[in-house]
Amino acid sequence: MPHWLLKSEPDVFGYPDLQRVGREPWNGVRNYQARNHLRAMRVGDLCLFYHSNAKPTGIAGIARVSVEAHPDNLQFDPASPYHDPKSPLDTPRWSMVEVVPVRAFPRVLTLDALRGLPEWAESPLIRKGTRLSVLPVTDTEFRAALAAVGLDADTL
DNA sequence: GCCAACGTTGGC
DNA sequence: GCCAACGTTGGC
Repeated sequence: MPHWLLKSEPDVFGYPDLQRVGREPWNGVRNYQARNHLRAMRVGDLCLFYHSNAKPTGIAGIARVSVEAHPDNLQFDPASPYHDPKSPLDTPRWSMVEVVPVRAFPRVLTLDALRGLPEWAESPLIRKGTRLSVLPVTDTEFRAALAAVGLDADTL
């Protein structure tokens, strides 16, 4: 099963917010590569929930895809900052999925700690300048991240 | 708040 | 199709 990493700014919407609301439309993604990842997601796929622009930055929990890609509602909303007037009505440009919370990490697995995991050495997340907000995570990376905070991927 | 890295836009 | 200008992301 593929895994993913979703970035979010906790000041806007953090993992505790996902736990509070129970499910969340992952809309507002306006980058083609990230959108293509959203479209590749399947129901049940597990996602690492990453806090960016935070203190500390890092993985705060696990989410699961509950609804697969469908048109992002905000692209047609003129009042939204994510409005895209160029998106064709019949072939919407932007997609969103829905995610639900699975498990909070017992502590945030910081970016620094991730850099220290050999399994994560090749991840784009570690590479300087990668701004992708939705990115694939290998099974090895996923398991290593969970193990680093004492969670077992097989008992979620 | 700074700024490097990167994606997008638009003139030509 | 090139590429400079611009806007955004995100770590620090």
